[in-house]
Amino acid sequence: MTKRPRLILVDGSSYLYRAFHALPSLSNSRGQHTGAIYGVANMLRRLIKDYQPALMAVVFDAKGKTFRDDLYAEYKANRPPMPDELRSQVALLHQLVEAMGLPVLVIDGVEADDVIGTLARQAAEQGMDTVISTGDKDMAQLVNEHVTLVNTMDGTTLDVAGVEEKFGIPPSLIVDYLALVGDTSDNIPGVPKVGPKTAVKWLKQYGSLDGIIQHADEIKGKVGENLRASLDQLPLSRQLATIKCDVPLPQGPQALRVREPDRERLIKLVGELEFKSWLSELLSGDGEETPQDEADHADGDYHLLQDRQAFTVWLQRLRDAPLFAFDTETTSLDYMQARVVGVSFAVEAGEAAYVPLTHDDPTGGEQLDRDWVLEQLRPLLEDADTPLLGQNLKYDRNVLLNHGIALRGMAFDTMLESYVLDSTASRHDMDSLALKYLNRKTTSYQDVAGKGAKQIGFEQVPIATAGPYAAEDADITLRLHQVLWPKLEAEPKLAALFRDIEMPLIPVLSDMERTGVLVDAEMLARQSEELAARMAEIEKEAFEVAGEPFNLGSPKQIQAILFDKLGLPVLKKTPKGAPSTAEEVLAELALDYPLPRLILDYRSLSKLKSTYTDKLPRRIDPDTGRVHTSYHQAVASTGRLSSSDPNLQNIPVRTTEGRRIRQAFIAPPRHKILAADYSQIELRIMAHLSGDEGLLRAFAQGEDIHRATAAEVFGVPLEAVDAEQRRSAKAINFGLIYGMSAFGLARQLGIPRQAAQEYVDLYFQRYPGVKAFMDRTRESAREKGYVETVFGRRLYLPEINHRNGQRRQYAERTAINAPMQGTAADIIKKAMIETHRWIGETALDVTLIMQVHDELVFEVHEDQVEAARTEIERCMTDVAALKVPLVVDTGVGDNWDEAH
DNA sequence: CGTCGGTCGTAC
DNA sequence: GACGTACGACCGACGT
Repeated sequence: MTKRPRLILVDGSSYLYRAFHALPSLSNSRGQHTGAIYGVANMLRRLIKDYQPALMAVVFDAKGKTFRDDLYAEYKANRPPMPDELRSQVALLHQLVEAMGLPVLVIDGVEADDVIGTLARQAAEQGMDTVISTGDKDMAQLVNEHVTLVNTMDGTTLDVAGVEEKFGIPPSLIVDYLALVGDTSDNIPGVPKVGPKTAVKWLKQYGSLDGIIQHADEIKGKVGENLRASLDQLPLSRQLATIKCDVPLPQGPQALRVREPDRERLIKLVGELEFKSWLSELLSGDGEETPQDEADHADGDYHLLQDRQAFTVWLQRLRDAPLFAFDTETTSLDYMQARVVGVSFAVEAGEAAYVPLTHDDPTGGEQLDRDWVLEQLRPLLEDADTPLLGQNLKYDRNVLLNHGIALRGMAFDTMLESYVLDSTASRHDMDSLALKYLNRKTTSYQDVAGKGAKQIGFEQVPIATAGPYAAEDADITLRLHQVLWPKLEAEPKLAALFRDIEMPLIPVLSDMERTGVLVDAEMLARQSEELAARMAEIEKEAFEVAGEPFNLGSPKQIQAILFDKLGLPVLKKTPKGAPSTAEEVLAELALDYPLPRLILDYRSLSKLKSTYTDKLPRRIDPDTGRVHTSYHQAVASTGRLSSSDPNLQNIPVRTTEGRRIRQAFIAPPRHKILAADYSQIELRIMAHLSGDEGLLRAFAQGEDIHRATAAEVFGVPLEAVDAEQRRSAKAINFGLIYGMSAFGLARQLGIPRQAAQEYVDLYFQRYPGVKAFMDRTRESAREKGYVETVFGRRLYLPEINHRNGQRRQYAERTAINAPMQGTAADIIKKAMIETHRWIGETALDVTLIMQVHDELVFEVHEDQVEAARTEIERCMTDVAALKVPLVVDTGVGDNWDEAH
């Protein structure tokens, strides 16, 4: 895979205007406007970081007339003269760009567009690729196999396919398109009433502008008349819109070499402009890297392995390497369906290889036999002592298991490295990590495979495209690891969490996902029908009460009926100010009016039907007859897992109705479902963390904790606590875990705020250790900027000192909640690893099939239930030694509901 | 015909 | 506004 040299051409003028309008008010202390300079300079710095180009030029329009003014007196007549605030910045910007070591091109009598067009053409002739950085979509006409556009302001790129996707026509027709549509800022007239859609329609129909002109008589209506009236000026419009690619230039692309920055001059200029962060970077010397020749490392050295010899050489390199990055490309994102299409590796940063295996690409050359390659790799992949590195290895493990290969030496997963380092980062996918830690914009999966309806399987991606993409994935994974692992090692507790919990959890989750859970589709189908019938009844009744039909599933229409038409009181508003129709509001209204009750009943049935009884059966895998969820290990900021596709962590349990769904989660023949959940785990952790004596004692004595709390708060003996008091105490306990306020408790219990405040005060009086713990936690969060779990998992709280009270209080609640929720997550993860290890050793027929935050669900042979129960409880209670005992409740049944 | 924000509801 | 963490359904506005 040889890389063509690359030239970067920057449309300085287009960015100049954009930056000026985006940052009009920025100026330094001497009153010099600097916004446009700032914007353009930042854009250039990003470009250099992203591409590390050897050849680059920043092109600006020159003053004075151009050939287009001679062609057409009205050209750009609509454009106001350059504002003084901008004019004053131009010369300074040119100096700054020069000092950065970038060639500046300003050619008299030639617009920047034409300079860029000409250079791009020359570069292509000399075998180079060109990237044009511009904010101007007219440039799309220049795109071809060797020329792409990038808008560095928003990071979007346009290649030939991109132009066709965006405009609906190939680059060669862009000029015709512009002539038809016109351009008000350049004062190119266009055809009145013809916009993008009409232009594209005509171009598709007649092939070109000339074709349209020839068939102008056929077009009906007002637009047809407009077209015929414009016939005379269309060729001129076309000429104005055409970027010239043959203007005389003093130098060719080869002369546009990026130089070392003139540090001294740069520091002086940046200092005068008062760009403080850039200046401090310059002075500390660890700023942007100096541009380098591409051959050095810019994009890396990526190989395609398409014959046995080349593959064997790499195989040996993998054997010899202390660690290698590994990645699979597959036919599907659904791990149960996916088959391997190719594999890639990286041994050292900047060098990687892709082995295409099953691409549908007749022109892509030979491909090695998939099974042969996998057999060659098997000894490495299945060897527990050959350390492996990847990004989201659970997926690779799942897919390889489809081919009978069980990944063993999974040592580092960059996704989990990132998650353990900072769980609050919004995403831990490779593209985000590359941008964050390597300052690198990578080719995304969407870039090669498209998205939405146009998405294709990776086997349809041409090998020539797939190769660089897949090799880059392995390369980036390795580079990310080289950045992330030292950061982790520097924090021993985080490194231990990563090594002892997160990495070992991967095969556990992978096994659970692939095992799946048996779901009784017929039972759910019967429930669906029943629900539908009951919903229809309720609907009929609701229409009668309302006096008209309406959509019971639309909060907006419910608002209209309840509050506008029937005039019911508005008890609460949504954050956007509309009257709320939330459950609690309707429940309140239902006491006085009939319709809210009907809506509530309808809603709960509709929720059950659409989310569960209708959707779950469709998730049954035809091959296994079971439902396979995905567990996400790097999503929840507290350390919890999440589940999706389908989400098995929110299957109803609260109501009788909802529990019927759980009855459809069944055990296979001769087996039972065993559910084991930690009793009050978060409150136990609160007792442990706070060390509060009262709380510790209550748990040590095995008391019903809500009852014990009620006895304390209401000052009655344990035996005298009534149901109402226990309910209140339970609400207090939950509220504490969530960092609730007195207001929240009042709302929850439906009591006055003062009464709730009294409860809270009393609670803290009775459990002073809890109060101290909460104060301590908030204080520590303020000082350190993060909180942590018993096992050292960290959660950053950047807003803990925020000026905005609401934001700060939100962070404070998270600070209280996260150590408890997070410690519980750590504990159950350890329990999962432990039970999975035990299952691997035991002769008993037991399988771990689900995790729901504080509960593990197993399938157990019916004859071995008691033996399994004992061991499972032991595994779960022994994983942590807190100041209070961990208690596990287990239940057994033919289905998940019975097992509770 | 997709995307996306708003609202609601399920779990722990 | 006021209780933490998730996923996802539906609606309806919006853009293609």
